[in-house]
Amino acid sequence: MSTQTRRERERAERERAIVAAARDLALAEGWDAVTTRRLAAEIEYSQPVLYSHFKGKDAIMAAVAVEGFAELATALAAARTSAADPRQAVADVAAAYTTFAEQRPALYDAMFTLAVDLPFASQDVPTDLARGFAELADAVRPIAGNDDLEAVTETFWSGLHGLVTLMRSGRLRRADHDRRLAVLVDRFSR
Amino acid sequence: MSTQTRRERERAERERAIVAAARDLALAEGWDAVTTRRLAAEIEYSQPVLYSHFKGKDAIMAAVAVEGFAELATALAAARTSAADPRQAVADVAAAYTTFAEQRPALYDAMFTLAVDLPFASQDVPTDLARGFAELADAVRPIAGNDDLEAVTETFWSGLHGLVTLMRSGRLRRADHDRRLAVLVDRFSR
DNA sequence: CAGGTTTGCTAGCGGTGCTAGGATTTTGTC
DNA sequence: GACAAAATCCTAGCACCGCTAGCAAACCTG
Repeated sequence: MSTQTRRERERAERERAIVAAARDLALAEGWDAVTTRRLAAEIEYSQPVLYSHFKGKDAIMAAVAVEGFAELATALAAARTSAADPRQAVADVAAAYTTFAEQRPALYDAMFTLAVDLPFASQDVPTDLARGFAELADAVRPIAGNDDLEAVTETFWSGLHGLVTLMRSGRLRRADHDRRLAVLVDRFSR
Repeated sequence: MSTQTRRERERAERERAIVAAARDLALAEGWDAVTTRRLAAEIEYSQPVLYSHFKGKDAIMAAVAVEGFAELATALAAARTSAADPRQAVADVAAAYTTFAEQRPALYDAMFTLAVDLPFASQDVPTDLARGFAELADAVRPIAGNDDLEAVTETFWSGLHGLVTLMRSGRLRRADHDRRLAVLVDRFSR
């Protein structure tokens, strides 16, 4: 029993190490630099070990994304609850969202652009993902008016996502970001 | 002189064939299926021939994207000019944009999500890309109000881009697309 | 028809994600 | 404690990727 639990613990620890290595490497050099060989070297095991923990590279990226959802939800919650008034809350949450994407580009990519086969049916992801979405919805609620809250929230989210991705790929000048963000918030708030 | 021009013509034709093959293959099976080997087989030449026309695979994708910009601009122009009133024009242009993205996903990807090293400094791209952006701006102008037109247009564009990409990656339910699109147009129009 | 140039091919490099099979260690039983 | 059974992990390799060096064939020119 004792050795059994120890091995399980070690195995869980190794899995954690894999995700951490993938995350660090992606943040430092981008997802292209995250290869199974480099990952294996990083955790000081051979390549096939990775596949005893995850189905494939995509699953590892998904695991990293899951951590990201938790972080984003926390960041949004902090922005929303510390805002002076509901109107300011929308602006603050929007700013927090784009700041998160800007500061952790690799994490954001894993969450929203790259990993498609996310376990949406699992337990972890919907929890943290829903938390983030709920924060957005809570901020949007006062300005939803007669429109369906979910529709407004999803549309507002799309606006933020579009700003972030187009800016990051060089289609929008970074210098004008604040102005665009103000326009988005204003148009949804008026 | 005659043979010279004939060879140049044949070479140009082959270049056209490469772009067409890439485009067709991408539309049919996605960009992952577009490999240099398959492309070479498609045009019935060997792989290295591709590199005498384009610097690499990215450049081929960029060439496909350029065609896409022209198509998108035309589609947006048609939607805008055939609208009854300025308010309707915004809705129609928005719908035309998302329809384009939905019906030609591979083309849209090449234009706005994948190919990063687009020759923004060249002649073709800015022309058609600017045409599309100008159509968007023309539609947005009547509802820009006191805001900077460019900022509003870019933000509106971001909203459309976000809707499209999040829906395509399965993050937004396709069934609610029309409702979200209506929200976006309404919030920018009021 | 000979010479040189252009053209396009074969073959191969270093890399990717992923896996089969065997060696090695650990476990449980007598 | 010895030994069979089971779990663990590594070596080696597959099929594929984008891309390129170097040579053979076709071509144009004089």
